[in-house]
Amino acid sequence: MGKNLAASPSFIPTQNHLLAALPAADYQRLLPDLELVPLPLGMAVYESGGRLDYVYFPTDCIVSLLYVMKDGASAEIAVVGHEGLVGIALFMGGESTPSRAVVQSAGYAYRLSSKILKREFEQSHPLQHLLLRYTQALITQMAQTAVCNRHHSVEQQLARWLLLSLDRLFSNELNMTQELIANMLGVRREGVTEAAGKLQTAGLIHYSRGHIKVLDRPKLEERVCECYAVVKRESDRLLPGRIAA
Amino acid sequence: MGKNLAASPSFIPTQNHLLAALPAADYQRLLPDLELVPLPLGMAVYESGGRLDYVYFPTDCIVSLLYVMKDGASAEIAVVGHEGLVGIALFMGGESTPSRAVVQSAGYAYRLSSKILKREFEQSHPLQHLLLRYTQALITQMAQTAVCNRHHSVEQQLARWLLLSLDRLFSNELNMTQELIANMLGVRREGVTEAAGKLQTAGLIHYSRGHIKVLDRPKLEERVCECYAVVKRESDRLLPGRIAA
DNA sequence: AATGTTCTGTTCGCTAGGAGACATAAAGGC
DNA sequence: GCCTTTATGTCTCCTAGCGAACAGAACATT
Repeated sequence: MGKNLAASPSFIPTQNHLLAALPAADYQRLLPDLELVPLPLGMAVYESGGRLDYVYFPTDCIVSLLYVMKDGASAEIAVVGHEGLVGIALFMGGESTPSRAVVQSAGYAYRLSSKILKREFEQSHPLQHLLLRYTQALITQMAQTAVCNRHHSVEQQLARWLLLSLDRLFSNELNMTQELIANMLGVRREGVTEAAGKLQTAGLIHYSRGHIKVLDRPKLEERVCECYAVVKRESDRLLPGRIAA
Repeated sequence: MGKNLAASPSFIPTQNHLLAALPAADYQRLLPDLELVPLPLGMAVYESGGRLDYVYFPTDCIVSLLYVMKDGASAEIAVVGHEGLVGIALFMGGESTPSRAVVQSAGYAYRLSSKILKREFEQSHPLQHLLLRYTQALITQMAQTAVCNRHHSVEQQLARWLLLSLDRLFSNELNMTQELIANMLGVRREGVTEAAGKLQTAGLIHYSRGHIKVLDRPKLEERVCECYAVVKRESDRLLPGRIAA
């Protein structure tokens, strides 16, 4: 058993949808090697170009994949929660990627050593199919991010980001300063302030010092660009669990 | 043998780097099912959400993966040439994707039925590894496109696009109107005119009615944003052949 | 309560690029 | 050659978002 399980009896691996979707035999074989670890806010799960010793299956946390440029400017490429895993480069064969993975909302994840993951990926067809389908959903999210970056306003992108993030948590609130959201979206903090102000004035959200509460999700979904729906639809189609976007 | 081979004796499957990198046994097994087909300019290799009956291994053509939004605005997500294949959704398990694939530079490709590809993907580890590594390179390109869309000027993006395209052809020239480039980059045609004008004034390229010639590639590489180098480095690292970017 | 720190809100000037309207200019059909 | 089509170059106006500076407000620390 993973060593932290006793300390956190309320966590079980099946909170991660990929693990939950495994056939019983595969799941049981993986179980002894899954280790529950806390992912604190801001932690770099992996660095650009760095070695991946583990993959992480988030339960209640969110991890952002983002790319930081030479001049310090950054942009989020995709976001991963309980519907997926962090570290696809391991089974894709590249071992590393040029992007970083940063914890955006603290919580717990089950980690698995890269060695065991690779072994299981080769041996278990259900696991392999699951991970590849997840990767395709991630690809869709990245592609849509590229399109959204090109064509949509900060306000629309903020709405998309909020909805994608909330789909990965179990509430309608999240803790995140405007500064950090700006880093994720690759825009200025002031731009986020302005966009959030509009949404707040419209009564869709409530913002207060790093704490956002979505008050009217249906209206927020009306205002978001089509990118959110595209990503969600593909995720629902490709992934087990039908919860994640 | 593929039916068009006789008509085009100068084409051989190994012009595609993925096919060329296969072990002899795997290559021979695939060979009878590879069919050389022309891909004319503008052809939609597949449509958004459509069924994929074949995958395509380009030899001397370029295929753009692009996403078209409801309002008609579009953006290129990635570009595929002789280093890769079109249709990764087949072996990733999703069967379809929300993006389109459009021929950007006419030429020939070897196509393989989806049924045979899936069979071989399951049975041949070398093929599987090759395709997954290629997919990771494609992911890098998509991620970098997202970042580039966010932070860089039209001129820089045009330079990136030119270099990525030329890396996939066998010359320093390509046929493409500014209008089409604008569609790919998701910007206005006037913006491309202006950016191309600057590059032309600087003596880096020559532009004339749909025909672009790169006159000074080293200087163009100096002027491009870092995104080009990131994509190229990852492609060189991940892919066989060391030619493609 | 005093103080420093961290967030958020707001301002002003500036620029890249979008929208649209045209003006050339080269190629092609006949 | 003439005329149409297609490609490119160039204007004008306008807006979103950047850069920078700063003010206030909430929170933390002592």
